[in-house]
Amino acid sequence: MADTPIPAPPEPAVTRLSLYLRHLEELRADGVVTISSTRIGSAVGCSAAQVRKDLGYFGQFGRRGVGYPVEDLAASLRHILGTHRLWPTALVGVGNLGSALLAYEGFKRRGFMISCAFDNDPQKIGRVINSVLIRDVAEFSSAVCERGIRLGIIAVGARTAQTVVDMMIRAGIEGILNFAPTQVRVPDTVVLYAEDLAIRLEQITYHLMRRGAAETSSSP
Amino acid sequence: MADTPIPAPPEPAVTRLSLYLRHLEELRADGVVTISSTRIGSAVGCSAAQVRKDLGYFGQFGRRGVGYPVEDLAASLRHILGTHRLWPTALVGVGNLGSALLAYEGFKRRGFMISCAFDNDPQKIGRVINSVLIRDVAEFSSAVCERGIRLGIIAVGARTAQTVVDMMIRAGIEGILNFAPTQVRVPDTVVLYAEDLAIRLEQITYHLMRRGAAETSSSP
DNA sequence: TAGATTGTTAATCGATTAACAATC
DNA sequence: TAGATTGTTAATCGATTAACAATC
Repeated sequence: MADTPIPAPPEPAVTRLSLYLRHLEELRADGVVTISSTRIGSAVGCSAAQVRKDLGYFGQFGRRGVGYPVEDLAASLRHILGTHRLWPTALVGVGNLGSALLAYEGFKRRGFMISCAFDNDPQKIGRVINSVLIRDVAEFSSAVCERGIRLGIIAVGARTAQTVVDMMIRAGIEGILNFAPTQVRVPDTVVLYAEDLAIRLEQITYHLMRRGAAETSSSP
Repeated sequence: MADTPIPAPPEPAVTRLSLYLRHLEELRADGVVTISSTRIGSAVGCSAAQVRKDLGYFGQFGRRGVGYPVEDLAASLRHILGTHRLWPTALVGVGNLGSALLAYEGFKRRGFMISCAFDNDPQKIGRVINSVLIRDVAEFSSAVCERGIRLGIIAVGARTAQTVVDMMIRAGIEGILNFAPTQVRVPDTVVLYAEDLAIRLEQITYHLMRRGAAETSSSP
């Protein structure tokens, strides 16, 4: 104890850190050297105060009266988020979505590389997508341990998702991104995020319903 | 004025509504007739109080001492979220991710159907994926208007995303789900959600970094 | 009736915003 | 110096949790 120098950052701040980084990388590509919190905020859709507060949880990165150095701040954020190094990642489930994730260029550009893929369909095992061999899911544990892989992506159906999660945890996977449309359970030693594509669309239709209703009720 | 019967539901509550609905659909498939807020909460990972509060924003769906009727509550949530009917949706960008979304079964099961797909690559135009014809993006506006499509999904690269958004808005699209890894701008008449797959992985690595650090600092 | 469980209010907690001194 | 902009504290706002009366 005796050192509580910085309060723990709220979860939403961490998400915004990623947005800041993405914007800083665009700025760097455009040759921008220095940027203000106001500009960052307006680019990612939040206030300047929010940007400064969020960065403040992690240190001091700017100069008063000047702004933030684009290159250095990007490097700092990469270190905070852990993406200054490349993370080899294991994918389970090579259906439509899995294949797309395997071929997705966006991961590599941000420090992730799917270096192992698994399925239980004999038709798929042995094939190569994007120069990654699809292995039998029975080999998961050995393949993952050999390579020191810590991240797993799940792109199987809802039915088998929990089984895959359990397998991943037994193999020592520490972080899981679940695309299966079901809630899975992990011990709190494991970091789990879920992404249900249909649910995201539902958020949108909810708001469309509300707007339609509001317009109707205010017009007569 | 004179009727402010129910306070506006917080955004996070709407997201949880989708999770409740997903769980209710699983329960219904298992033949469960009645469910308590406690059970729903533990299934989706929140408190029973949270479940009741969230539902309370939209009405009264349960019976004291008894619980919630699975079938009826599911129907109510579908109406609130707007997914009691099928939403035809337009997809722009039929690369890896776009093709996967086109073939993704999960959408249909929850009330969404990609009924039009567009690309600007002559190699792709004219092909059929999952019985959906890939059209020239130049036909976007007419095709979308004819069908009364209100939802759009963007699966193009970061460079062209804003152009596609602008085109969608001119064509009358009201809700957009953006998979391109860049921030786009929409007028506030349009509902926009963004999904950056790499950013989701970054959230995970952030927590792995923190945990690693915490363990190290508490052990010596 | 007794036990269970909702609906709802009040209390707590946490995140965002506003403001401003420090400083380039 | 004057104008700009950060870092940080205090004030506000909003969401979650706890508690409990109503009621099945």
